[in-house]
Amino acid sequence: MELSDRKKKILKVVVDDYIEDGQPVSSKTIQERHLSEFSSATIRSELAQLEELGYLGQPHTSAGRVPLAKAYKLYTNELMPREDLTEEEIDYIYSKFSDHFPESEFLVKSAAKLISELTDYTAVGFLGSVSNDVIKNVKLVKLNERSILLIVMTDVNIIKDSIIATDFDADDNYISAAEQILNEVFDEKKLSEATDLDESLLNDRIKNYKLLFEKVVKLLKEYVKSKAEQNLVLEGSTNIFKHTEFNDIDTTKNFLSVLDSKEKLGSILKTEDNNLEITVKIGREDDSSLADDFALVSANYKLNGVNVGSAGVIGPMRMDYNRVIQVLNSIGRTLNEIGREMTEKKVNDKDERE
Amino acid sequence: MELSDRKKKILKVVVDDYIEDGQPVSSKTIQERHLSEFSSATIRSELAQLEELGYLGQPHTSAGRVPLAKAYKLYTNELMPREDLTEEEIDYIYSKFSDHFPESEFLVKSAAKLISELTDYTAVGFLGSVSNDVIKNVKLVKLNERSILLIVMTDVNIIKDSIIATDFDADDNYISAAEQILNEVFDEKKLSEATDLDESLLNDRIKNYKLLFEKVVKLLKEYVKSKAEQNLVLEGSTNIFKHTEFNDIDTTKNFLSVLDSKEKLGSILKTEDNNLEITVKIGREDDSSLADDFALVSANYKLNGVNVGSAGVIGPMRMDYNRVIQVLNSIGRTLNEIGREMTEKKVNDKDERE
DNA sequence: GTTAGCACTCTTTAAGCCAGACTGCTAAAT
DNA sequence: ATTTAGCAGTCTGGCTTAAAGAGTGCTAAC
Repeated sequence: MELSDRKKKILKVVVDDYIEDGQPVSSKTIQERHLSEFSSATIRSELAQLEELGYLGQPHTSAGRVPLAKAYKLYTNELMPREDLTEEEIDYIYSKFSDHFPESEFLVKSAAKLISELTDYTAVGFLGSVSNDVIKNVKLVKLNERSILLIVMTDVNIIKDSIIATDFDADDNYISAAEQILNEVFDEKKLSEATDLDESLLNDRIKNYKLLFEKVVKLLKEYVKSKAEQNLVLEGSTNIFKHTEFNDIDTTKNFLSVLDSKEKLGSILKTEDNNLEITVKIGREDDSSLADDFALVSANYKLNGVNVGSAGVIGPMRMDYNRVIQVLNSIGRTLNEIGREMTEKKVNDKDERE
Repeated sequence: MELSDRKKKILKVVVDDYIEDGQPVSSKTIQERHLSEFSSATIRSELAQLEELGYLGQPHTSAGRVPLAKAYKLYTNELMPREDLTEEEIDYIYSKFSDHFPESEFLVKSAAKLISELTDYTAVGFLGSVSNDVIKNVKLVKLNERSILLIVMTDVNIIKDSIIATDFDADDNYISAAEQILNEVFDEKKLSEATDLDESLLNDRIKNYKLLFEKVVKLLKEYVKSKAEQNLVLEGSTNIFKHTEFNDIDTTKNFLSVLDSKEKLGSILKTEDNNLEITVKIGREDDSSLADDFALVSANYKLNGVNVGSAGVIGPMRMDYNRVIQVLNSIGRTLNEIGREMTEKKVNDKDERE
């Protein structure tokens, strides 16, 4: 059943007002501040109906009304105002991403950081699995007599933290030969395929580099594993104290325990529909194991057209959805723009060469 | 004035007891649980004297005694029990550091993580300035047509996150020539010297690589700057809720605001005596701007004999100093041991070659 | 359909009271 | 000269009661 326009208007006022100062809103406030064309009694009867319909609740009989999850959902879907960010803010977002080599991890972390900074809420970033990354290039760099740095470029990442310890002093010939072989074997393979490679499949030439090969596979496995384990970033956990709901110690502990149980948080983010640009989860919703009073607003972000992860805000159900959604959107738009710029550049280069 | 043995004994009991359950301790508890050889009245008069001397305080007239900063100081200096970590815990610490290429940043971060894990407190890591790092080797790795990865090994770090964007496709000759020149110019220079290099000093050969050279200097500057800005790591901020003092929302906010003001925290850690192995700062002490009810216990850590940073615990004044200090010590010992192992290895290798 | 008026409910704050926990002091005991 | 038992005095914390305030729901009139 569609709500009447007046009901929607009243509902919007309630949510707006409640988001602003966190107090149950009374029929009188609504009338005085926003809808002087009706008496408080009229509004009261409308409120009673909205409560009946499951949009509003009352902390106790003689208190004002408080929006319930159902109200927030309608609010975010159609009632909410859409105020864009300022030019400066958009430029600021741009400056954080431009000029940086595109890597999924950097992207997700920076997005989370930016979100927490621009919204004053706690931000979460979720890094998608790297096991589908496609290997484009492998490099070996000799660091010293016993260490070789392994660099693996994939379509969306550069692995550059893996160091191979050797027990002999590899010379330049060895390194470049090994590098070439690794490229032959791994080129265009997904990381998951690379780590599953059976050495028996290797040809004779590779056999000479068996030990090195095994070490590389081991390092890649560790890389995939470590990224799968540390796939969540939290930014601005202490921001919560900027919001009055966290004056209550129990709510706070509750919230922080959600943040702490990374598995849980991960599963909430992971189950998101990959096609949806922005997901809003409010309260204990269907399957999601999000605790009762909290909400999660997140967006999927892409690199080269591939979903690399998501980032968003986790906070009290009463949050500034408008602001949060605008920030998430702006970041998404910025990334698209930068992606487009880069592709254009490549095309231009190609033209020049021809 | 030196305290009598009995006073010390009583003081130790008070601190032990208070650390354990956070309640003011009464003369009766002391007598019943620890010192049945004296009556509670005797203990009461001793307590009164200890209060007079500034070791103890009373929340209110009819409450038990609570240790003050002065008591904690004496306690950590001489009264405290010294119970070592278990074998397993020491092995666990070892496993976190062995097998990893020694880098100061990794070291400080891992130390902080370990500390928070093993103590259940919030850990801070402070990364010393990298500007005194001595450049040992510079590598250039071509990533694609427009990007070169810059790798700089110093005595205690490997810079491997800097990417040079070029506007032409550098070929292998260019790269290796540039690499050689960069090594010639930068070898054995400190980072601070390298970033201050005046290009007019460069000889003709280098002039051809002027642009690249400038980009490298710029990247190194950014590196030094970014490490100076992000020189603090926090681990386990949510651990605070494992401790009862943080059931009070004001204490909690207060504490978190200290954590948030990174400059402040940094200055507290920075001013530490570099020769001191372990520093204990309790309450508002002399110069330090640490807030009233908190304490900071930290240790300096070294790599190749050079101080690279410090890590420790920040928490309520009432904390398990014994545990914390043992953990910091064990980490320090482990790092020494690993350092020694590596030096020995190198010596062995040399022997073999000779 | 809207509104004014009023009874009713629930919260919040303050005050008062009592039991419980300790201390500090005094006078006696060792 | 210490040490101790005993007791008066002080402060907290929990409970109860009272009163004021904020809002609602309902009813009867517009």
